Amino acid sequence: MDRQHDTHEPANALRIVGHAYRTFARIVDAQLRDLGLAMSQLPVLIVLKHGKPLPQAELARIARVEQSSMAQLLNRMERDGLIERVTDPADKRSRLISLTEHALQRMHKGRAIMDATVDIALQGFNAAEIKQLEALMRRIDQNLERAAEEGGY
Amino acid sequence: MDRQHDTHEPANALRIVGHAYRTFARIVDAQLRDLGLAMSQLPVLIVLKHGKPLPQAELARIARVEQSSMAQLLNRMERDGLIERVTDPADKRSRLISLTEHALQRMHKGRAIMDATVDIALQGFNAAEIKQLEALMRRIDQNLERAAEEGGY
DNA sequence: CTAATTTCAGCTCGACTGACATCG
DNA sequence: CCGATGTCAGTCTAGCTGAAATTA
Repeated sequence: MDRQHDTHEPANALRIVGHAYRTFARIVDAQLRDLGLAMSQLPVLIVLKHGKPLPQAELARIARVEQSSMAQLLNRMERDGLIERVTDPADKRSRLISLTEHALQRMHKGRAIMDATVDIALQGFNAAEIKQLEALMRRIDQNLERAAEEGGY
Repeated sequence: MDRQHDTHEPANALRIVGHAYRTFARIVDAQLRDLGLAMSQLPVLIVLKHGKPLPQAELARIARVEQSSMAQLLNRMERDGLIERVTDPADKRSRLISLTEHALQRMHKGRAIMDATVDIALQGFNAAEIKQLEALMRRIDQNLERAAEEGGY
């Protein structure tokens, strides 16, 4: 009983969350690499696919990352020919992001890979369990977001 | 109903998982920074606190990260005076990791910060819900680990 | 002048690959 | 000598902070 890599403390739940997320990303990214895509790019690709060009601050909000993280992601995507940045004629501070033809062609297959891996992750889950997992995680997320705001983090 | 930052697809559950984990890490790290610690270091500190020196491969296994990730983490910890590496006399390939006095002094407060943030994250959860969350995430983790091994990722 | 948007520099974290040493 | 194991070095993604530049 002295072994402690598997205690029953609640902190362990968070450790598992982190590990599962990394494993998921590793599997998805390995497959997307052949397409020239990455998992972090998918939210950008999806939202720009059926919408008009958007500024990067808006993309950061949608993808739920900090604005500077989105800026770097867009730099890599621009380097790889996935997006174009065009200065907004209506506000010259801002540059609007749009997808290239190249990206549009790869989108669909990329999303299919992602969805297939989600299916693998949720193998053996029924609809109620998926819903419950989502509800539990959403509550955690809200608890943390509230604390982050109150604490100024 | 055209808004789509909140569809009900299962893929969304994973997005929330990722965001919650990052928010958690951000809050914990912000507080630990004042102590000169980081969240990723805690598993190392905890396991070395009440045990004998261990090789880094063993630490990687316990912290559930790749060996190279652990090597770099230990580099930073050595730089910051938290650990010492001593060549194992019994196996000269291996170097045993142990905590410095400096680290031992900070351990306790660091762990308290972590636990307090876990409590915040799980506010409003009863014991059954925590157990259920852990069970669901563990199943996902196992599904993914199995897929990773089979797929060679 | 002020506020919003983007950009830039520097850091941590985790992963991968390839090299090297050592053990058995 | 060979295969397995343990570490190390270099490079990449992805996220964060904090500060500077641009323009409304």
